[in-house]
Amino acid sequence: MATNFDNYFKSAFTVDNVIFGFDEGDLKVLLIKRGEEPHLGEWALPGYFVKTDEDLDSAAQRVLSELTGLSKVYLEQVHTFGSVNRHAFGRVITISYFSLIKIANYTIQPSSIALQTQWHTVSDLQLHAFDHDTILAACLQRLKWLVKTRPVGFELLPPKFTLTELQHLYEAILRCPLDKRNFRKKILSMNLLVDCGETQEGVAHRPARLYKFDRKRYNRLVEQGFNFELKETPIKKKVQEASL
Amino acid sequence: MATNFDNYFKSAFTVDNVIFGFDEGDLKVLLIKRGEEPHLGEWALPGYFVKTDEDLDSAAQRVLSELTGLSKVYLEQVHTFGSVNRHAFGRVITISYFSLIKIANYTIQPSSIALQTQWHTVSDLQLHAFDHDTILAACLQRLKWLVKTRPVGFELLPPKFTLTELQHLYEAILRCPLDKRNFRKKILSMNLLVDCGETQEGVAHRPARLYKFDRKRYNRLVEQGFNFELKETPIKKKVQEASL
DNA sequence: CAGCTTAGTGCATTTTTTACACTAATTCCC
DNA sequence: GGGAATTAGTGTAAAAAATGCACTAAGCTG
Repeated sequence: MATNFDNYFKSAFTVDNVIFGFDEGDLKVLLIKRGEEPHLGEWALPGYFVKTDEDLDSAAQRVLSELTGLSKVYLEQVHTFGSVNRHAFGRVITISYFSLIKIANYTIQPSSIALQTQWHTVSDLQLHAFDHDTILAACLQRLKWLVKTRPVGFELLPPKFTLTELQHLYEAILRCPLDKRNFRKKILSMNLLVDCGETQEGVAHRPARLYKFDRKRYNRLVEQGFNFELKETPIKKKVQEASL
Repeated sequence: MATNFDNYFKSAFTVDNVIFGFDEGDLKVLLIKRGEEPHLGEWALPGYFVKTDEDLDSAAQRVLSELTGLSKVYLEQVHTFGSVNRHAFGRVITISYFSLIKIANYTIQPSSIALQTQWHTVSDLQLHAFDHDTILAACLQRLKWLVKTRPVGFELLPPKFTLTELQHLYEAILRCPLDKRNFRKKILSMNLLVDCGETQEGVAHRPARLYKFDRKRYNRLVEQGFNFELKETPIKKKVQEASL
């Protein structure tokens, strides 16, 4: 093995953020139009180089804030990608982070490096910059798992939401239809939702009740060993009787 | 933001491998005694610098092989650690990998950089080199999750094993006692084990049946949507009636 | 052959999951 | 103002899974 370590200190790393939002029944991801080579002008994940004197988590925060104007967002590391030739400028590995935010709560402000910042519907989205397609796929998978394991769905919805909205959110992420009655029964039986005593307004049909997520109660339950768990139980299609 | 990228290309990255084994009822991890600064002479995870022209996954394989003699081991990325001051030589982030192997199948051969290579019992183990303690903890958590989600327990046992051995393995990883009858019922109902038609030899009591894991069957089931799932259901202690 | 040690087994009860279809409340349009 | 359109909201029975629990079986040892 090498005895001179200098050769190893010629690499760089970046962070790439996959920020998910939910709007109009669709799962969205926040992208920037790159204002810098490589991949100038292409849509890409908001990411940039990590400075040599900053921690990875802080870098992810800073980069996100500088590129999109989003700050104080909870970011979670997902995976590190490091194919030799993934970056044109040299050896650059990237650490991916992901987050869930309420689109309506934030105003997006592109920086100089981001020519534009925009929410894109996830389904059928194709990213051509770097290996961002792979990164997005990894984060989607993480999201799918997280949503079944932790009550994070609420992060994507406004503070007050209807049960149908919540169900649509789960269906969009898990990509399978759920049974209305069973979904409600299960969610409500967890006692994590509080009825606001209000109803929807401005809809052309029977207005639905509004609920909010009771985070305090959730934290208390977790202390007692509670485990949020939601199975992926798509509605079964009736099997046609084979007539032989 | 910077316009000169050179400043970013002054970092290095390493891989650190957390190799788990199981022996004498204990979960073990493979450590090396370091033969190089920093942390010369201390027990640490087998890890080293990634070359600038090799992929992360290959690097993990190579480093593991060079340090311990283990080759062709399935490695899975876990998490990347990058605190600014975690390495004395400069900015070095590390990508951690983990693996499960059958101790008996491999001979461990320390290389020049590893003064010694040895299996250490995980419980109560403390690592002082770098942030290896944190890395080990992260991998232990991943293991705990994996063992409930995928039939990976078998990777740690010899090809033929008894149900009691399997149960002890789960108990060691999950750190909770399991009910014998229910454990057997559940595992056997998955139809992933094949009765070898043989029994233990050389034990001073009724010999147990030997089973082996049927990987082909598992793969076939997975294709059909089968999901290995094992809950953490410790035996409940009877609640003493409160006499007021 | 008696005693030790671990293997191996069944059932009844409770809990959870599943499948499924109608009535209720509001707006919109005529 | 009444009927049509639209989505909200609700219960039950049957099936499946999880739980709790204690005795007999088989081989070894001295």
